[in-house]
Amino acid sequence: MERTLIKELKNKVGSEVLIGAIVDVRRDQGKMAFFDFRDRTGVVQGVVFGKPEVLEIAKEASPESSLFVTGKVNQRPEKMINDKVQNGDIELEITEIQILNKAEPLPFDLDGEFNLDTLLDNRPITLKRKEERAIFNIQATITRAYGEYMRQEGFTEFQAPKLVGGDAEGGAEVFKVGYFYDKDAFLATSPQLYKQIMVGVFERVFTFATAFRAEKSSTTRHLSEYTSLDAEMGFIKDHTDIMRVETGLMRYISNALGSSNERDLALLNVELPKIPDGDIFPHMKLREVQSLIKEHTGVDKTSEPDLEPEDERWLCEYASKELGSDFVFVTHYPVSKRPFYTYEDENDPGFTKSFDLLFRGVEITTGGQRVHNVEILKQKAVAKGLNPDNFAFYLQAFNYGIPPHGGWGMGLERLTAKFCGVQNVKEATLFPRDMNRIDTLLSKDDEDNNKQ
RNA sequence: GCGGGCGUAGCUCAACUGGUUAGAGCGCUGCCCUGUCACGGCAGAGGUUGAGGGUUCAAGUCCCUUCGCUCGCGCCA
Repeated sequence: MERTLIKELKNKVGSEVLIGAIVDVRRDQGKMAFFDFRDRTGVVQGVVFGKPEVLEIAKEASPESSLFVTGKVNQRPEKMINDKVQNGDIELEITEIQILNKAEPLPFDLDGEFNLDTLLDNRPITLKRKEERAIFNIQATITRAYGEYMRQEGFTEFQAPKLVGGDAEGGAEVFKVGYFYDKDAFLATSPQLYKQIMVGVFERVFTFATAFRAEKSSTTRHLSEYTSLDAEMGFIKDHTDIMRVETGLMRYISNALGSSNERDLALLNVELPKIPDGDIFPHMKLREVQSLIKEHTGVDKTSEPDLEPEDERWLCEYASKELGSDFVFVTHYPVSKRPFYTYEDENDPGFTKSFDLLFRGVEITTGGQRVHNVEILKQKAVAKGLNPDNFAFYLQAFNYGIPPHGGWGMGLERLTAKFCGVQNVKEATLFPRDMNRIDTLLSKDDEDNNKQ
């Protein structure tokens, strides 16, 4: 018999079907047994009664086991209809169960509360949870919508290398790996230089980059390996052209979540972000933000070169309450705080045509206009203590007519975490890597040494 | 890397100022149950309180060392 998907069962009342399913719950009643089955399309109740030989197999069908189940789809008797669950008006009267792979007893209750540590160290099991499935369904929509919107806006997808010959940007902590003939290579901290090169090729490009950072950061928003949704575009007037595209993008992603993930958002008990009308989110210069903070809190940070996390949280609350937006751009960070390729604002010397996008208290994006004049670019590199000779490969693009351009990098896990209302980016990462967590560190030997 | 908090059963947590045999819920094992839907009922097993040292008549509780986790900061997406 052909397999029927659970979502189709409501159209099959009265007929015999075969489903492939996972046991969500089994409720043993002695001479009868109930199951909640799930597949990728939904859930349905199964019931065994009056069939001792089936009941015997049913008792072996532990939660999370995978099965082929044959049975007849019945309308439930009036009194047994459960309107709180999907397919609560039908049930499968089971005639045969084939256990494909029996699950051991779970080490914990999937519906219960978890410490982050337990949640992450048991990913193959805990990812099955409804909450985790909701988070990663949402993440899948974000990446899908990102690709759709960028293509629609004329961006071409490309792949940047992850193994690089040097840390071109300087500053960031890099992972060093052994390469051929005793040479060193590094894991890319960003696709930055490659996406700029690609502007010279395709004018508008985007990529889902994996970025590696060896920073010894232990926070709720850092990972050693993360996904950067990168974009870069040519022929811009200034950084506001980029902010405009990014605003449209976030609006598109939010709408996509609204139409595709209603159930997931409800399960996580979160709302879609507040987005005001207008082609660019509320935005202000760093110095304006600092004045605002001084004005409202009395704390004077007006000569600081950057916002502290506390300030970012304050600004987001302000933007949400006063400006009706869960997103807010901060522009014009000082030259000292930005990489060498960042474009200095000719009307505001010392400050750059760069921006961060803050979302619900966290920085999700850094972007800006880049220097396109090769001589200025070299000077800026030198000013940052970098040797332009090391960038000869990259500089070829600039010697050959790259247009004025800019772009952004967006942390997918941070974005997912904020859409889902989870506290730690690691919860929005399937298999997070941090200073102390990588799969091989979770081997039995290591546990024996450390956890007893 | 620095600072705070935490580490008790498989999981989530209790155990007042140090004081009998360290408890609960869920899970697990056994038995009962033909309308459950986180099914229910009865019985039971399960702990070197992360590890090592110290103070004390007495340590889960206080002190030191160490390992792990977590939150905050620096830095960042």
